[in-house]
Amino acid sequence: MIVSTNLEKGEAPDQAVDRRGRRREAKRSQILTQAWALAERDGLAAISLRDLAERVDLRQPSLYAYFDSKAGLYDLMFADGNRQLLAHVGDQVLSGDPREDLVEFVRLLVGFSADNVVRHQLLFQRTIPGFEPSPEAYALALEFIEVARMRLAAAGVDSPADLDVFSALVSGLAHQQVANDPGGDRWVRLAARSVDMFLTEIDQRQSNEIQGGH
Amino acid sequence: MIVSTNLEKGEAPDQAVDRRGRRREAKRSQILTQAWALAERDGLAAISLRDLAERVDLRQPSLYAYFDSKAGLYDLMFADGNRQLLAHVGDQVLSGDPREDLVEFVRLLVGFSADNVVRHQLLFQRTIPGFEPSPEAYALALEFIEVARMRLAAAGVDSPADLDVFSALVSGLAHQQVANDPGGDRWVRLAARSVDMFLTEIDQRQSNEIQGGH
DNA sequence: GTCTATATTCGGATAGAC
DNA sequence: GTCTATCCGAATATAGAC
Repeated sequence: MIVSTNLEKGEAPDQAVDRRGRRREAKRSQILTQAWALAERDGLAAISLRDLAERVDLRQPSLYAYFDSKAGLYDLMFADGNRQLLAHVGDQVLSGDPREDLVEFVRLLVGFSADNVVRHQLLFQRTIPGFEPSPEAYALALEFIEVARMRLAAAGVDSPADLDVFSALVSGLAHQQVANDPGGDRWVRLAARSVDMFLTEIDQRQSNEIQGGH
Repeated sequence: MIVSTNLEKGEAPDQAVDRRGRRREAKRSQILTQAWALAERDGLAAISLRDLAERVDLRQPSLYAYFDSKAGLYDLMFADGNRQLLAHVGDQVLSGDPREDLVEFVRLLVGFSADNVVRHQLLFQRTIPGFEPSPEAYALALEFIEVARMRLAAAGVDSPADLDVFSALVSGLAHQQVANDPGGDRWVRLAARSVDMFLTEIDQRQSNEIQGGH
């Protein structure tokens, strides 16, 4: 269900993209799809440009028309993965009940990791030794964080410590899902219970403060 | 504070280990120490046997007297890391209050990950593509799991779903700590609050069941 | 158990023609 | 933008002497 969503930023959809541009974009998309597939097979760090070229019907040096180093490829993948994640959580139809929406958001998030282990690794783990995303790619990551922040704010969560506990809880669900039941839903199913536990604790903490508890 | 604890299993400490054996053990320990250091610098997957040999004053082929492939090295490291983790949590002095002890256990665990990122990666993440620990090495991982299970049982936690939520919570704290504040304590500090939140939810769930709640 | 020497394969990257 | 040809370095692993 994951489709590469790698369109150029400010591209007008009319004449700016001529036949040449389309061909190039198609190849670019093909490269990303196969890069993810290779990462799934061999591990993210072990992607070989030779293998990648073969899979997209190019000679290995020709790849350098699409990125200027292997780190550049990871940067493309980082941006692509974030666009896919944004599209995935963007599909959510809000119910109007912020708590319920937050549960569903967590389900979508953990489900995304479960179904896309290598994307999870590249986006949320630091598995590539020297890799730092470019500012443009990182902006997409910030965009996602902003979505999460808004969902939490709607449910009344906004203190830094609360956000840290929440991020730990969600990343833990995703991590356990990926590490111990990849492709399954053993931890996805615990999303509702976990969010409930989290929100209840915050409610109690706040009512304690109102009553003058420590 | 981490020391390699790689003693042979059933070795009698008297005459069984002669001068030769001691030298060999010392080298073995040296190899492991430097392997961890290299992994920290270059990433776990990028350890080079050339670099490793140089750091322990051997020629690269001589390493094969200590393991028979690179996977064998990872296996040694996996076992070593688990022994260190067991030693780390084994230092804990129990207070008699299982809840308090559980909090401290989580603090030790998250602290271990925070201070030993690569060990955390090798033991808890699946970052090396084809690596599977040998049965002997995996037995040490099971030993740790058993310790955790006992600590939880003492605090009254034993249902499978509860254990899954707990494992997600703890691994999430560790993961966020490692990924976003390596060497710090931003998530370590949340251990007490998180465990409390977790145990409170279980208490409420149980009292609901007694009262005939859903 | 450690060495020298070497096999073999594979990696990323560049030059320059078309 | 894609190709052929090639460079250069690095990787793991093995053979065989001491």
